[in-house]
Amino acid sequence: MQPIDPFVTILRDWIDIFMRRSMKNFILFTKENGLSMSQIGALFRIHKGSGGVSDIGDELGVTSAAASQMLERLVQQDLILRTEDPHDRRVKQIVLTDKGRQTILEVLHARQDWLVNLAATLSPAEKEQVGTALNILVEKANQLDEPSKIEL
Amino acid sequence: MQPIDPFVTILRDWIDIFMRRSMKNFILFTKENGLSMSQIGALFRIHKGSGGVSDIGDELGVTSAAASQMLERLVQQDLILRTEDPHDRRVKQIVLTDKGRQTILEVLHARQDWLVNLAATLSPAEKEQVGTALNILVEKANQLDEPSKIEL
DNA sequence: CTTTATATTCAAGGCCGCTTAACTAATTAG
DNA sequence: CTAATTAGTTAAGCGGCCTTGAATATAAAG
Repeated sequence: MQPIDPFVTILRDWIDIFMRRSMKNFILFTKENGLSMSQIGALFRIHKGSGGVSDIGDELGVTSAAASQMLERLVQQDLILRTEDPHDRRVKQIVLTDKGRQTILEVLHARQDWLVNLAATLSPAEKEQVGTALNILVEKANQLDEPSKIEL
Repeated sequence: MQPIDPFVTILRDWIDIFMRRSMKNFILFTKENGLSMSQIGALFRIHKGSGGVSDIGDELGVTSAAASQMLERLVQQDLILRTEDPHDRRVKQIVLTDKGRQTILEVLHARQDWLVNLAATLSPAEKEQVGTALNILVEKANQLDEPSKIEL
């Protein structure tokens, strides 16, 4: 219907490239460490402060039973710690273990690695130019409606 | 060890935002359509021209048995067609059905949607500026070593 | 104190994706 | 023609992740 904005096309091209590059490392990493996508997702949610089991389930869009099982698997892999909340003993506090934190760092690091390679191919002037542009994108994206909550 | 390049930081910020935004749509889509990540991955591989069953398995990093089973599920969902190769009747030719092609379009479209929203918040001048910068990134990224083949 | 609501877990069952091993069919090498 | 190789499927089994429904424990409301 509407004509395609060439800007959107470029944006899409960039994302295609990024996805292709980045997914390879990511998938390799998950295989090596025996972690599923869901588990890594859960680790990141926990990393940036979680509530209890149900909260995590809600964020991941699954039932609390499913969340409980997934967390159990993470506990068995020594990636998280599950303890009683002293204020309300019905809820469990979920925190990362050292190993869990380490795992997250490794994921981020794997991702950062190819970005560093990419950065190395840019001149300082280009970095300046591209950096400024990306800042605009980041700002504008942050101003977009928070996609609010996931619909049930 | 090395100081962190602020440019890499910005790059990473942008990717974080992109991932968070984009994954939501994506996951929603897979749930609505009863498709797994792997299946969508397979559809895209097939889309850009595939060889036989084993080739697809190799590209996805799984055994040919696994590939055969996954393709069978796609056939049952009427997303792909599996026919004999007349030149070598041992191999099967895998092609998308109309429904399969439609599915891929929908995935791309869902992704494009939020990019369109993002694009709408930029002024023409900003689009120009950001577009130029992204072009640089795309070019440089393409010049990076093709990550060659996946190690076995 | 009793009822009701909340947080989590357990149990059973289903589908998906993977593996290895065995099997069929077609091609190629000797 | 026969033997070896190649492509694909089938079968059995395992683990992940999900669901629903029931069970348990704690907290809050009456």
